Amino acid sequence: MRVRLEDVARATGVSPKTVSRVLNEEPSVKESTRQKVLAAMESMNYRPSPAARGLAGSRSFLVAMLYDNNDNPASTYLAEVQDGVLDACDAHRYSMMACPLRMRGQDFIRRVDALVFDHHIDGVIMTPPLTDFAPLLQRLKEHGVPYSSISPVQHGGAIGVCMDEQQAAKALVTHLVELGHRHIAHIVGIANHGASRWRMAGYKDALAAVGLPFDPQYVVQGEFTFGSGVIAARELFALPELPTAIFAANDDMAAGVMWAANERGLKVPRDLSVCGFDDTPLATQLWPPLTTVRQPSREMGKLAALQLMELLRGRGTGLLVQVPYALQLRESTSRAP
Amino acid sequence: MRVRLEDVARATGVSPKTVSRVLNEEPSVKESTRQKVLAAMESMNYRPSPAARGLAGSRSFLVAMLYDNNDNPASTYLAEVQDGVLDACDAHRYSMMACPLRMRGQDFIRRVDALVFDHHIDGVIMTPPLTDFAPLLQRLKEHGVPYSSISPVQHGGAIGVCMDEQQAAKALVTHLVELGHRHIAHIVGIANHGASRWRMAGYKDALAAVGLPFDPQYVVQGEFTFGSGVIAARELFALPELPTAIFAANDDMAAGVMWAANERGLKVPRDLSVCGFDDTPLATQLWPPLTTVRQPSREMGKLAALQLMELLRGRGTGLLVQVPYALQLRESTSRAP
DNA sequence: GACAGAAATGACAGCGCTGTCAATTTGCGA
DNA sequence: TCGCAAATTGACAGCGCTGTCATTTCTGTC
Repeated sequence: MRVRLEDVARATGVSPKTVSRVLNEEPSVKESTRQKVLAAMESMNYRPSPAARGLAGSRSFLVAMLYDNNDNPASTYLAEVQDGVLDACDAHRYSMMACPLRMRGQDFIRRVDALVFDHHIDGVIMTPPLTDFAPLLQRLKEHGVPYSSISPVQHGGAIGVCMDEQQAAKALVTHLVELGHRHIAHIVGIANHGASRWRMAGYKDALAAVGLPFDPQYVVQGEFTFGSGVIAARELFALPELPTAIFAANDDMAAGVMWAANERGLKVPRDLSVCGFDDTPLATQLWPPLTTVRQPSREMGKLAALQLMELLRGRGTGLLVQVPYALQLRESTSRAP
Repeated sequence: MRVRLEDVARATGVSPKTVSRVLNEEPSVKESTRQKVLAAMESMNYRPSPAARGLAGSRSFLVAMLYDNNDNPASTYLAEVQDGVLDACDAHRYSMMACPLRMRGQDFIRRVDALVFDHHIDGVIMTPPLTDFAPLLQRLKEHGVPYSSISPVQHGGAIGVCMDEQQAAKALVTHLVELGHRHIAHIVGIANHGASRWRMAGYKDALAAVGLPFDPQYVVQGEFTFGSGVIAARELFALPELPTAIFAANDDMAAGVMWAANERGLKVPRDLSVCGFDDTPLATQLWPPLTTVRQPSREMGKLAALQLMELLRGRGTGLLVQVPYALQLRESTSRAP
């Protein structure tokens, strides 16, 4: 019924172990032998059994994507990252297990142990804020499970993928400055996300670069959600001197700002310029379309997974790749009134 | 290092096979024995190896979630469904593999075969439009792999979960009628989705119920995407007699309608009432908030997975559960002008 | 109390692969 | 041509569990 490694061996006239060697790309197989075996595998349509490989060997060809969907309101982001990871898995004959984690409580320990022990996971791909969740990283290290991070805060030694968000945020805010805005507010994201820190830093950089003062009352805390954007905007609208532009740390909050502006009777961009970050589908679905920064989530997922797989295959030690950002200037920003 | 089944057996003083029986909830194990074994498993923190179980036995405790992310623009929907499926997996100690499929080409055959042969998948959970993709269903049947469907078109014999979308759409449009609207347009979704059919049918039902004529020019084809909503709305706005209300087959398209209304200078809901379907996060992020129908995606994912697992465990034959819908009346609809 | 039949348990092989280590072949210099 | 190390290959056990079938232990019955 099923074509087994042994069948391929018999057909080729070599021992099963040699076929195994070819399968696992081990060195010290004569090139001519390798070719014969590969041909047989191909023609017999041989597919190794992951279960058997996992049981007998040390590798499972399974990677896990860990994410915290409680602290990650933008499900679009996670979905895109996941698709990217799956792209990479596909290319390298790995399988992926999606594993939502709750950072609060000890749940994550149990989950991670389950992944490692039960499934013999070969490696892990993580999204923020898990990328810098010390207890998790420690556990993974204890288990000796390699991991690849997407936008980790700590760049030192991490492998995965990142973007220069600080520079991007600076560029975005600089754009506002160039439009003549002098009272630019910022809505910060969830504290434990590196994204919040970088985007805020970029905001400050941009102000400093042109000698504009940093005014704490123009900086409001948000939570990356639409609702928190609304609340933050209302807060800003209650100030004696309204900002003429608001830079929200992500698109969802920017959407909230635009909502609150509507509520308040402010016309975007005539009375208020608004910009976000991420360039989620939402950005082009708002009226007016949102000025933001494009972050190639799917690509980043794919790259992070590829880095991990290079490492698992023993090729190289894994890198922290940087992907380029791109400003998306749309109609939600205009000259200061 | 690792606690094995044999260890539990030794500790309990029974044979490995008996422990295996307890693990698999097989009948004909004396209750007292079962208790002893369970206690030992618990205290020793025994975790069976999925790889070994998969290799030796016929089950893998793996289910696959199949989806078509090309034809499913609303990634939020998929993400929620997936979370629901994972909830169920968690509860029943199953693992899930996410498996995006492209319906075009023969890709899906290869993927499905890979799942079945390589991973010994126990069952499959599908989202539209895969739920009614004949070649896929046939292949699954050939392999003898049970599947559970979310919102399948063909109810006969299917197991999974559905919602009375036709009734929901009818209720929604009836609401518009009650607000005094007489020129109600409908933007249809992608043809091969049951959702498109049902929502359209409900629209017709509502009109018929109050004796309003069905006017084909008020029915425009869309693709479930924001962009297609914009285009469809522009088409409607070009008619000699503008509709006073538009029912888009999903929220994304409704957002497109509102975008086009803005573009055209129409004020929602004063000049135009708009409603959608699904109650995605987007619905409350638009201005004004969108009247729509809530579809409990996560819950549906969970229920579909649970049905599958009941079936896999040999309890019952699986049902097609119906979940209730709920109208979400918000500010995007108001009395006809 | 003996016996058939059901209930409960166990022995054992083997799922399809890989790790270990031993055996064989090859290459190359003396 | 011979000897030795390196390159290549193979034998074999076993990963942790379950299927099959045999065996033992209960039941209830007459």
